[in-house]
Amino acid sequence: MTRPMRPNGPAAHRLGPKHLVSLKGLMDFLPANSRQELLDMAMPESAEAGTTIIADGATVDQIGFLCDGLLGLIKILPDRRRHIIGILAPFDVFGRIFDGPSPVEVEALSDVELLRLPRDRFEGMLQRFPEAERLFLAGLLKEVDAAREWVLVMGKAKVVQRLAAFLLFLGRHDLRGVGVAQNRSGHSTNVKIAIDRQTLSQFLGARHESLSRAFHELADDHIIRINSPYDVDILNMAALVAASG
Amino acid sequence: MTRPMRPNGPAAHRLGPKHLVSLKGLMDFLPANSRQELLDMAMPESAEAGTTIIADGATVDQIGFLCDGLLGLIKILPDRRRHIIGILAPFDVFGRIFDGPSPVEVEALSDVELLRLPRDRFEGMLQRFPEAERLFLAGLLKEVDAAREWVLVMGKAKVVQRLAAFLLFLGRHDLRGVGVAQNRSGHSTNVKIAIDRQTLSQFLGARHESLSRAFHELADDHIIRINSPYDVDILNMAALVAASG
DNA sequence: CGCGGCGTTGAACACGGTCAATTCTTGTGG
DNA sequence: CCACAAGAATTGACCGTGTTCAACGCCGCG
Repeated sequence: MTRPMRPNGPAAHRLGPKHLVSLKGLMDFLPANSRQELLDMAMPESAEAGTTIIADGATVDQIGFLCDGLLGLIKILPDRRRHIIGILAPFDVFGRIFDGPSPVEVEALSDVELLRLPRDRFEGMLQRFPEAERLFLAGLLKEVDAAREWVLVMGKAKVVQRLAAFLLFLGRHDLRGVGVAQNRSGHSTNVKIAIDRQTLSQFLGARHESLSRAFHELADDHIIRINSPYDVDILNMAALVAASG
Repeated sequence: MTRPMRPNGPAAHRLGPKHLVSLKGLMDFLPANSRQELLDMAMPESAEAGTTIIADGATVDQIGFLCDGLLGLIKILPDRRRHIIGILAPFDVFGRIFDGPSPVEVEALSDVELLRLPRDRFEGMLQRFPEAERLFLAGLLKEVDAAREWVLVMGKAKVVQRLAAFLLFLGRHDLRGVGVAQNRSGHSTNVKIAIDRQTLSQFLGARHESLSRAFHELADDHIIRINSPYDVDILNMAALVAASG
């Protein structure tokens, strides 16, 4: 939605390694000629943080694969206020399949890389290869579970618990542009947070002041080290798990 | 899981009207002979409140249709504590399709009526009739949305807001055995709550004492009238919406 | 230099969790 | 039918936590 589409060329030239990884699971279930068809219909796209990928209520004729970065699912309330209700990490899939307009807005929380596939051609391909469709369905079920997981997290009493759960989420999904973490020296782990405190606080259901205190509470306990508001080291993974409840 | 299966007979004799309603949408996409096949494989079942329908981590070879009552999705935490993370209303579908063991426990929150279908035969039927499968997928997407909706609700700061949102949920889904509400005289609306405060409180992420206070706070503001802990009138729908945030 | 965002910190207060006591309901046995 | 017991809902008091309001420091930018 931000940058012009690059012209179609041989897939190998248009798609980077991250793009290919996001399609790999699917391709394993396709015969060689269909794999090529899949690669040819894939349209790579980059967007910078803050970009709206799918507007609220828009009807989309594309299926998206998130290859790098973080996407936020934003619910627009009747009174215009916005609230984050979910986060997508590589290599999640987004966009309505077999269905109507999107009930949520999809927005880039960090710089992102994604692939878009024409919905009708993609659906047709799924119907021709039941194995691929099963895989796709499994992804959908994973989404349901992820959403329910957040219900659990949001039900937690204290802000520190929710924050700890969030940091662990970042750790689990090796988030490149957003927050990953290599086990550097020893067992400390670096996490980069691509969204500002204000935005994060509304996602975690707390004021940004409370969130700030929660960050520093973890820091005081030597569970994390705050290098900058957007850059944190996890010093004690076990303690962080404990802190998440 | 509670009562012995009734012997298979002609479907029309085994299935009540509620059962048929829950299958109706599906049958519209099936030819006559397949409709009969669907009806024949459906096993009706009753369970009373508190019954475990699907145990945590169990692998199930059946797909369930909820025909009447309320089911709760319960996450068992490592430390044995239980937390409700979702509620199913008629005519939701439950059970893992195309996938492994259930990550949540399904439990009857009220007396329920349901139908179970053998998973393999049901999946086979879906694959033969893509139209039916699309419908089924749409249901799955609805589940994702519902789960995300609860993220929004749980994110609310105050207990009153969550309670108001819950009462509105009951109002929206015409829940027969659980809580419906006819516009009786004027614009007052009756809601029957099938679960005790204790259970409801863990679903809303609060103690039952806080929940009690929230109920009576709404009553003091003349937004609801409490006839009994399980029977409430909504007096001022607009105010209830406002109270939900 | 001054302004505006953003993060942090402080203080006062409201809300909800906790513990405890009381009432209401329900079901059981006399 | 009443007495009693057990469980649920309610109410009150106390206190920890988070929100709210306010001030301050830290940048980046005009």
